[in-house]
Formats: sequence, C-alpha cells, structure tokens
Amino acid sequence: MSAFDVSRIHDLGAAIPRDLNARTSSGAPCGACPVRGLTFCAPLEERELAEVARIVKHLTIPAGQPLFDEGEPARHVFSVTEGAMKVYKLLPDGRRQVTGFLFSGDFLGLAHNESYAYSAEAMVGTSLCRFGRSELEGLLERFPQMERRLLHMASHELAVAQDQMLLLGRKTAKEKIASFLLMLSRRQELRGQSANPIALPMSRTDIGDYLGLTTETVSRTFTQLKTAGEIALLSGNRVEVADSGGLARLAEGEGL
Amino acid sequence: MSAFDVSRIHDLGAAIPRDLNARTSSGAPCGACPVRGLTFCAPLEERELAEVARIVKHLTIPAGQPLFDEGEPARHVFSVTEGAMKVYKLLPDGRRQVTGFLFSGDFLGLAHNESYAYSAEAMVGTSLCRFGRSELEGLLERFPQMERRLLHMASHELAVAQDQMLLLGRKTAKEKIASFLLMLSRRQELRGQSANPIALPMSRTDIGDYLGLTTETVSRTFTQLKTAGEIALLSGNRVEVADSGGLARLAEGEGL
DNA sequence: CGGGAAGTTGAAGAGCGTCAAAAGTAGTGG
DNA sequence: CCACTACTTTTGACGCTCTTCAACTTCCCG
Repeated sequence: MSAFDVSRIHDLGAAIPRDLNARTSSGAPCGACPVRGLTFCAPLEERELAEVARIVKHLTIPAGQPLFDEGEPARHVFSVTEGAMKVYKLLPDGRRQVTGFLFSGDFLGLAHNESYAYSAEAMVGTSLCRFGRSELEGLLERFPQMERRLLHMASHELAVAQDQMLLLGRKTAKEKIASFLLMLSRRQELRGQSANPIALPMSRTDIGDYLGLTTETVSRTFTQLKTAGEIALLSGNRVEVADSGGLARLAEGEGL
Repeated sequence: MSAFDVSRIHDLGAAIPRDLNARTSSGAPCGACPVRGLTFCAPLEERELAEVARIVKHLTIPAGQPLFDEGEPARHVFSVTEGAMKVYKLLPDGRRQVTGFLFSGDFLGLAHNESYAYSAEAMVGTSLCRFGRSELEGLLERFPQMERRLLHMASHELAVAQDQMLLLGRKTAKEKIASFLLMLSRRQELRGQSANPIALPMSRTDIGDYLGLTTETVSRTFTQLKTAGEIALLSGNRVEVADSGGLARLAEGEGL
C-alpha cells in the first residue's frame, strides 16, 4: 500500500502495548498541529491551546491495531491527526457494519453513556490525540466556543449518517460504490489533497461492510465501473475517476 | 386510527397555512411542559424557562402536513410536544429513506449548514415548539448547560443512527421488523407509557422506507411473526408482543 | 522467489422486489 | 344505518439483484 506509506509511524514497532500508554505530547504541540482547522480545537486561540496541550496525550498505533472495543468504558475521546481508521459494530454471529472511516481531523469516542457504542481500529499506521473524558469536559466548560464547535461537528456527523442510511436502505450496488468513491474524493479535498486519484486504505471486505455488500459484489461492481470507463484502478489501491459529474449522477440513481 | 385519536388537535381544522404562523405560546408555557424532562429544556430552572417562553412559538399541525422540506433554509429548530412525525430523504427518482420517527420530547431541525438536510412531516396531529435559530443560539450562549444537553442529545442521536446503519446494512427482514418493534416499545416506555401494546402511527410504506424494505415485505414479515406466535396484530394499528426476550433475540440474529 | 492473504471471476441459489389482484378499513353521503 | 368509494394492507406468482460457495489470480512481505 504505497499510497499509505506511513512506515515512519510503524517504526515505533508493533510492540506497542494495548493500553496505549504512549508518551505525552512532546516537542511542538497543538500550536503546530497541521489539522487543527478541522478539529474541535479550531476555535481556540494560542493561549488557550496551551491548556489543551496540558491534557492531551499524543499516541501512535500501527496498522490493524484496535483502539477500543464496543462496550468498553468510554474514558477517552480521540482526534485523528494522521492515518486512517474504521469504526464498526458487530452482531453476535459476526456480521459486521462499518459505520465510518476516519481520517485526519476526524474525532471519535464521543459516547452519550458510559461505554463506547462501537469498536475502532487503525487501517494504516495512525496518530491520534487522546483526551481524558473528564479533563475534556472541564475544558469544554471553560471554552464554550469549543463546545459549540463540537456540537457543530456532531450535527455534521448526523447529516452524514442520514446520507449513509439513504445509501444503505435505498441504493443499488453500483450507486453505493459511486457514492462511496465520491465521498472519499471530497474528503481528500477537504484535507487539502487532490480530489482525483482516490486512495483506498481499506480492504474490499471493509468497503463491503461499510456499504452493506459482500466483498464479491464490491469487486464485481468495481470491475463494471472500470469496464464502463467510469473509473480506472491504479496501483497502490488507488482509483482514478474519469468524470466526476457522471459518477455523481450514477450515485443519485440518474445513471446515464 | 383510534390509537392516535388526537382529534382535539385536528379540530383546528385542515386550513392551517403552510407557513405555520400559529399563535404564540399562550397561557401556561414551558413551566407546565409535560415533556420538558426529555427535551433540551430539561436542565433549565424556573427563571430561565421564562426566557425560553419568550422566544418559543407553540404550533400544531394536522396529520399528513409537511413541516419543512429538505433543502429549505433552516430558520427554525423544533421540539415535539405531542404526536408523531417522520423525517425522510428522497432520491431524484422518488426512492425514499425515512431516517427517523419522532415522538414527544424529540427535537428536529438541527442543521449544520444553512438548509435542512431532510424533510419532516406529521403522521398524526402534532404539537411542536418552534425556536428561531438565531434566538436559540443566543439562548445557548447564555445557558451553557442547555448547549451541553443538546450535545448530549446529538451524541445519542448519533448512536441511534449507527444502530440503524447496522440494521439497514446487515439485518434480514425479520430481524429488521423485530428491532423496529422493540425500538418503538422502548421509546413508549421512555415516555412513560406501557411497553407492550405497541402503537404504530405510521403506514406500512413508512415502515418499509425506514427499514429498507417494500410494503409487501413488511406485511409478509408481520404475518410470519404473527404465525410464529411472536406478536399479535390488534385493532387500531397496535401490536402485542408475546415475549419481548424472544423478539430481542430475533432482532440480534439469535433467532430461536 | 515463495507462501499466504487479498482480490477477482464464475455458477448456482435465496431473499427480497415487482407486478397484480383480493381483502380489509375508513370516510362520505344518501 | 348502510352503501359506495378510495385507500391501505395482505396475499400470490414470478423475476432479479445480490449472496453464497468455490476456484483461480494477483499482490505483498518476508
């Protein structure tokens, strides 16, 4: 997966213990955060950031490692600074629904009760900021603009979730894949990357579990789109979109 | 639909104009609100409630009437005080996904940008509190505990949305219907009603559009559950659950 | 290189959708 | 009060999309 070569991060070794007691954020903290504008730290000023830096712990996990599991006591909230994660829920018999893919700037771990409602796992080497729940709550109390920002981000997540329900409940396999590619493309743009060669850090199984399909159907649909000239499959798990307008029409069922 | 005989509400007549300029909340306002404990007004004290009363407008809409449509400028936030509503999204060709059913205590209209992300329509005669967006923001600034409560409610909505994604993406028709009935039952309890005879104010089509099924499949699955002795279909669109534990196992794919 | 996982392709089957018609329910007016 | 109409729900027959099971191919990483 050359498109996700964050091996600098892996180099910490796979021996990182599950309890994630990584060293506290060292050298240049929040002030230099490259994704601050995307996070709930965005509305804070320089002086206030120092308070954040005091309670945040920076940590790094290798590809494939879980961050927390559904049902675990929700002691922390996280913000992704680099890499890619998936969050998912399981049924007793093992059926899985990936409820979201997270990239730099996204947060996870907000729980309305005492335990996490889903599991989270890194798909590539990933860096995160970790906030103790009570410390963060203290911070929110002192900086209402941060709480407002968080509410705003939660509202956005809700709108995204509703789009995903429409996709899962009413779209065909082709429409699902088209929507999925467009979503990734737009998020790349939001992070300041180019829209077009789309990087896919997740497996076909993950994509299937995100779209309510099987790996086989995902694979077949990619092939169909390729044959139709809508996309090209590049090396390193990347996809080139020929005509994003056409793909957008496909995604809404106005297939050409 | 005798189970939803709120004809006192209809009695205002079907002539209520679409712009919803109902009279302002009169006589006994927020202090006497029967569902306050469920809403974002819950953490406010008597004195603070007076401020809410100043900016809120109480309105009532008859069954079948839209409250707002997807894409409309989001000028208001609403809180349901009595009745039942559905919110949904549409694809260009008319396919519909109902993203939620709302009952007393639920809020709707939170938009992260300038327009509503979904349409909302009353299923029975429904009363709501309407808040101007900017007025509400002013209130949130003055009462941070209200903003915290809203964030808490949004987190809860997010968790519910993720459950629904699991349902839509990975559950069978039978599991979907079982989950749906249990959800309605639990929400009745939360509102202080009895858990068991479950009221269904929505049509089979609405249920299908909520669960990612067709009306026919919804109807067939109800029949199956009835034949299996899991439920009984009562008059007035109500359902009696024989054994909620059994239904819960069905809902999670641990079908007996 | 070589072994194992991930991805692709094929054939057959199941679950749910589609189309169609019957049965039930509600509202209206004589 | 009952008949008439219109809509919703239920039931049936059939078909299609996606799944399942299986084999083959490609891609990594040691």
